[in-house]
Amino acid sequence: MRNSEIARVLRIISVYEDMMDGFFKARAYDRAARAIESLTEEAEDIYRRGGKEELMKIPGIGLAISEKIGDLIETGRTEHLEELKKRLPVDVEDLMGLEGVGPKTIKTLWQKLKIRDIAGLEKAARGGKIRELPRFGEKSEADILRSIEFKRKHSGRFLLGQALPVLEEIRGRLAKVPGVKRVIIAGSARRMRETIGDADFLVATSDPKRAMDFFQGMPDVEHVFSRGKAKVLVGLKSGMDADLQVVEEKSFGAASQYFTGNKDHNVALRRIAISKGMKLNEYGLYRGDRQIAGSSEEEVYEKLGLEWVPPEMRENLGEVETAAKGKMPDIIPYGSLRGDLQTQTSWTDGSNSIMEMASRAKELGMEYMAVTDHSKRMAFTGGLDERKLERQAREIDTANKKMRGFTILKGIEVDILRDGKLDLKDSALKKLDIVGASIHSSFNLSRKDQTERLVNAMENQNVDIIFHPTAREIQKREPCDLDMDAIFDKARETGTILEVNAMPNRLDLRDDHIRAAKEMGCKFSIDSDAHALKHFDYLLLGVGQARRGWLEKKDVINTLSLDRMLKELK
DNA sequence: GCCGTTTTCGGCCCGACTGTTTTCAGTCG
Repeated sequence: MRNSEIARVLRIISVYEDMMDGFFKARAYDRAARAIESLTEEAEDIYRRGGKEELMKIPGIGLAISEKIGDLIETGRTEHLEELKKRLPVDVEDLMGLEGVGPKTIKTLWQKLKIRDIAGLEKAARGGKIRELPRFGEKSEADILRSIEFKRKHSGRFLLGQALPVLEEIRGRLAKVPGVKRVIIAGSARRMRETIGDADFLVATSDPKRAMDFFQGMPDVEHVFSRGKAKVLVGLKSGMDADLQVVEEKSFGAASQYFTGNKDHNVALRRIAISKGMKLNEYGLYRGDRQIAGSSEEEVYEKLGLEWVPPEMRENLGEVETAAKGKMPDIIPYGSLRGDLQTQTSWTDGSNSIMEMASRAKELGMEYMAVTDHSKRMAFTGGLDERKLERQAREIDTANKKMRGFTILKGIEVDILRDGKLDLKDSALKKLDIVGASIHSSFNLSRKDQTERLVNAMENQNVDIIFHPTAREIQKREPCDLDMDAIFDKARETGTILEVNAMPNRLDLRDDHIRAAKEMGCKFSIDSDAHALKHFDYLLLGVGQARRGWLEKKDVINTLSLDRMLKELK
């Protein structure tokens, strides 16, 4: 069983414990889930190597939880959860996916109205039953319906950051199947869209049957929807649909173009082909019956008179015209970040020490990293006040002496309070190398108030970066209602950097915002917001979004050397 | 349920916000 699956089960138990007022147990399970998720090794491997004793060496995993993890690995289930499910037979995950619905609400819904899932909840809400519950009213009933509506709008899609590692693994396996010459992940995953609907694999092989047999026989496959000569469509156990398309090598480029999309981009390309007396399909670019391009994407674009368009830009949002003019921007390459300007450590809600985080960042080839733990308003994380911040500064000084060829910067993620004031004194912020400010509360202010709030923060001379500027959470919470033009304008005017936060569920700024901000002359940082060593991997997603926003290397300050990067700050 | 150089028992999870309230429970980060 994979770590993500184990963590999922632990989280469900955590919610159940919360419902039963097992408050501290809930916390323990939640912590254990996080611990498992941030492992760089599979828990199953650890267990196979040294049993539950070995699991118990992981901080946050004790006797009871290690046993349950053992059960999960051995049998795929744990008695504890089965018992809880008997007592409260509700779809916890389904309901918890709604903004504003938590453990206690779920419990009440079951006890008073026998509601098990979102479908039942929606029915009750539409029937005016929710407002009759204790501590609920018309407003909360309407809120619930709005949450359901929101979730529905995004249903059936998966976060890129969750899906990509799974898809990469499948890709790797496909590449080893005898006969397979080339294989890519196509579709929206290749375009690095923040969420993806299904997975598209494309293979060039001399033995199509073998590749298809392998694909549908993978342990990840729940059932096979259809299979033809060149295509298999399956449902994965994760709930995602996946298809495998098999083509000849001479068509691989045309097919990867065709299956990467998006649809509008492809239509635009086919129109150009027609206008030049050619025909473009998934097998190649043709003049009459003769294939004049097809084995590589590059030649397809070239023969159409276009510069090659990176997959992330293929949304028909002006890139085709730009490519036709030969004016494609040189968008930021993966792997070009030299530092990370937002990280959290065990001083607050991160899992690792300053030294551990810095060592990992260095290992990944970076030259600097800012430690930006939460400020005091984020009390549950142990957010830093002015005094604790000073203590942390001393630890950073010590750590820096131990690091070679790497610099740890003193920073903070300071809360922007409701009125636009900051959560820490200017005198404390002034001493830091880098100050990121962000919104973690009052997401629903009016556009005017919310915009003023952020503008106020940017006007502070100490605020260098606005972290996750819109505070959205993908599939859960809309971006704050902000006058983005005013924000971008103020960012440029004050020299405030805007962050592209790389967390899979944030990706904030969003691609279209990034592009708009760039056009207004803003500068950016791409940060992992890492809370654990593994989270540095998310930088890939951040760069992906930056590429979708047409950013070039020069737009992103943490592609610069430390000295030059610091000069970009206020 | 986890943890331990103040503790093997008794701490851990705090403050803001919202909607329901007339003093507070639930959610969020």
